[in-house]
This record gives sequence, C-alpha cells and structure tokens, in this order.
Amino acid sequence: MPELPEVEAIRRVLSKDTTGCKITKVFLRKTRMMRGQSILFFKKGLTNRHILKVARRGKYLIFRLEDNTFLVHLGMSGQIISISENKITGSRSFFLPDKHTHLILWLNNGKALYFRDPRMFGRYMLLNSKEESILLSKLGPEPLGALFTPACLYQNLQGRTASIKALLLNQKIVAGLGNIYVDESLFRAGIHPATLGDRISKKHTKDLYESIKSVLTEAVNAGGTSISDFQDPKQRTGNFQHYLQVYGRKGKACILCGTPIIKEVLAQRGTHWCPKCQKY
DNA sequence: CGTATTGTTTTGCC
DNA sequence: GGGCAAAACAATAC
Repeated sequence: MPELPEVEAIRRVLSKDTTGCKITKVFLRKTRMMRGQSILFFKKGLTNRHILKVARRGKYLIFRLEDNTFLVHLGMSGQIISISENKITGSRSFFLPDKHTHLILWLNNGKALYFRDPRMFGRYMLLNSKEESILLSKLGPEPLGALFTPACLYQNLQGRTASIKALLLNQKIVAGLGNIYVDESLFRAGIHPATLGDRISKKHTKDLYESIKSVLTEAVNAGGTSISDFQDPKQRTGNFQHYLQVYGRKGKACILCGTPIIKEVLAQRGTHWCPKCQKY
C-alpha cells in the first residue's frame, strides 16, 4: 500500500497534529517489527521524548526526537491511526486496539497513535543519528527533490540489464516508487516495462523523469491512492485511485488508443501496460 | 482448495 | 563484490 504519496499524506497529518507533543506511554503488543531491538530499549528510547519533527525519506516515516530517531517503514499493509482511546473508527468498524495493532504511542495532547499492520511486513527502528544516516544514505534520490535529475536517472540506468520495471522498484535508483506508481510512470512515458534499463535512450529517460515527477506530484496532491485499504491517520482515503491510467485496469481500454490494457507478472509483480502505447 | 496482494531482504547463481 | 532473479517473510481476500 504505502508508496511515497501515501507516506507523505500520513506525514502531513502527523506533522500538523503531533509536532511538539510528548510521548507519555508506549504499549508494544508485538515485537516482530523491531529488528531485534528489545522492548526495554524501545520503551526507554521513546517514553517522555518529544516529537520535534515528522519527516519522510522515500517510503520511510521519520520521527525526530530529542536524541534519537524513530524510523517507521509501513511495508505492504502498515497504517497509523490517530485517535482517542477505544473509539469505534469511522470508515471501518473495528475497535482499537484490534489484533493487528502492534504498537501504541500515547501523546500528551490526549491522542494515541495506533500502529496497525495486518501483514507485518512493516519495520520500526529506534536509531541514533549515525545509524539513521547510514540507513537513509542507502536510498537513491528523492524523486521530488533537486538531486533527482534526468542526467542522474540516465546514469543510474547505464549498464543495467534488469527491466526498467525492476529498476524503478529498486529504492537505490530512486526512492519512493512502488508497484502502482512505477506502472503509471512507465505508461505516461510510453516505455514498455520490460525494456532493459541500459536500452532506454536519453530522450526516453527525460520523458520517464518527467512522468515520475508528474505522477507523484499529482498523487501527493490527491492525498495518495486508496485501492484496498489506505487511509491517513484521520481515516480519510486518498483520491488518486480515480486517476490511475493502467494500474488495476486490466482488459479495459487504454485511455489513449483504446487497446485493452495488459497485466502480466514482471519483476515478480503484477504489471500493467498498454501494448500499443508502450514500446521497447 | 488455489491465487493474488500496494515491499524489502536474503539467498544463490553468474 | 555486484547485479540479477527468485524465494522468503505473513495475513487476508476472493
């Protein structure tokens, strides 16, 4: 679920609602996502710290505290819900905490953050600044930042014999794209997802660069894509699912030429494209 | 029952 | 050691 636009939607809500708040209590119900860090370490490192800033890098959500950083990756199905205790949630009717709520942070503004993750692919890490920068430096450039340029993308594709689909899913090449936005970006750029990275011309790389930026910008402005279960901490859904041009449109007419959209597994992921508009 | 699912890391091969 | 592809991770929905 959460790719860059969804994580950004979550970040914006949390930045507004939790910046400056103190974490007063920590309830850890499942420890699997903590990368071996102990419960005691977690509780000590979070309790009575203030949330100084809520940032984002790629798909990572970053809570800067006084002397450490709480780093969250939501994986496939992670979500953060901001709510008062034991209220029935609005859009779906489950009680919190439910069996998928693995972490709760109580704040001094009367709210609690419920970290849910049914599939448990998410990760929580409490890191010092050095550990944080080592981890985040492994990521490629922010696609909406100044360091991401057509030249940078082109350089990163040279000598690469994997498909462009696989390469765009690789967070070292550019950080924040997932399956949905890779398919959408490739459609807008008119590039077939199976094209080898090395075989993409400078001109097509520029097109791809522009497509990635426009897709992500529009998706951020739409509050993300709610295909199955994405919701922000206030349980609002995004709107970008209404603007998807290939993802989830298998067999439907291409918006440009009317040809049925193809869906096949590529790079181990369901991959959508128009066989006429997207060439090798 | 089998298939599919929005992500990353590990494994093994070249 | 790097790049690549497949497997693994876990739970739910259809």
